[in-house]
Amino acid sequence: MSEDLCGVNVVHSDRVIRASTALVSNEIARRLAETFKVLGDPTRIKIISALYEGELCVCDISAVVSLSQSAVSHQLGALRRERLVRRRRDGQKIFYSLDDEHIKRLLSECLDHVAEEESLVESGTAAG
Amino acid sequence: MSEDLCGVNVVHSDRVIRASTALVSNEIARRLAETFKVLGDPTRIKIISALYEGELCVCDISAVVSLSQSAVSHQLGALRRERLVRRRRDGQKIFYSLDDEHIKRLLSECLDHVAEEESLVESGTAAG
DNA sequence: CTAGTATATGAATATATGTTCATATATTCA
DNA sequence: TGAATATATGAACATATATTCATATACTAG
Repeated sequence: MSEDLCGVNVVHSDRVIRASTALVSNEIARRLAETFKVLGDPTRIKIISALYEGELCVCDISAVVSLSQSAVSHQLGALRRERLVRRRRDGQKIFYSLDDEHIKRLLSECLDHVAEEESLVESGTAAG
Repeated sequence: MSEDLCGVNVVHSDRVIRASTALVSNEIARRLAETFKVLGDPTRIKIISALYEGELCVCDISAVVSLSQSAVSHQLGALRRERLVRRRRDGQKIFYSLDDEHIKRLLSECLDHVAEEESLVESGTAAG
């Protein structure tokens, strides 16, 4: 069956069948994308990296990343919605921390990827 | 020194010092965010997952993810700019594949994270 | 209760993003 | 060479996003 699914000639080889099996569902794709999207902002990356060594209150985070309390609070809300950070109250302050180990691994995996790019750019053929 | 850096009272405890050390540079934050951002879209996630089992030409990808050739090409361009996929020409066709193992690990790490959310939502206290 | 501190949030605005459409480029075949 | 196929890309448009500002909420101290 070489039907048109999308306005382009469809090849429908074994490859396509296999790929369709590996393809994640719309729902999973949406969830993965939401998680990655929340990581896709320099400010939030800085917040997360600031939390690497332990919890911080919002006011401290503001200072560390040099951003207004409001901006930080909005971003923390976004991170929390994706369960990347959790919070606990201590009196007037609210302390934020990384929610689980996946976040650290995501960051370090991504760092490795970026570092590889780096070495490609600089030396041409490192990191085989 | 309890100075104002951001309009909020700065605490400047040990925590802040430590956090500032862990804090990634603007440059690194920007690069990490760019990589995550390109992963932060359902269409691109689907493309990547489709490439899990091996290379595909653009036309096949279009079919698998049910999107126009143009849209797919734009997205492949974005993925390529962040070195998440590479391409090779074979006659008229151009075959795309995942660039390195980091991408797979990023996806699977994120899947684990999402799955954890899932179990929280559904059973309440699983996956300790 | 009131004043003060810490955090959250809605509205507004400027900017970024994803898809479509039209078209350009590159390759193959006759 | 010219027609056909595969892919890439610029412009445009609708939508999403990050920050700011003003203000609301939650807690503490008195």
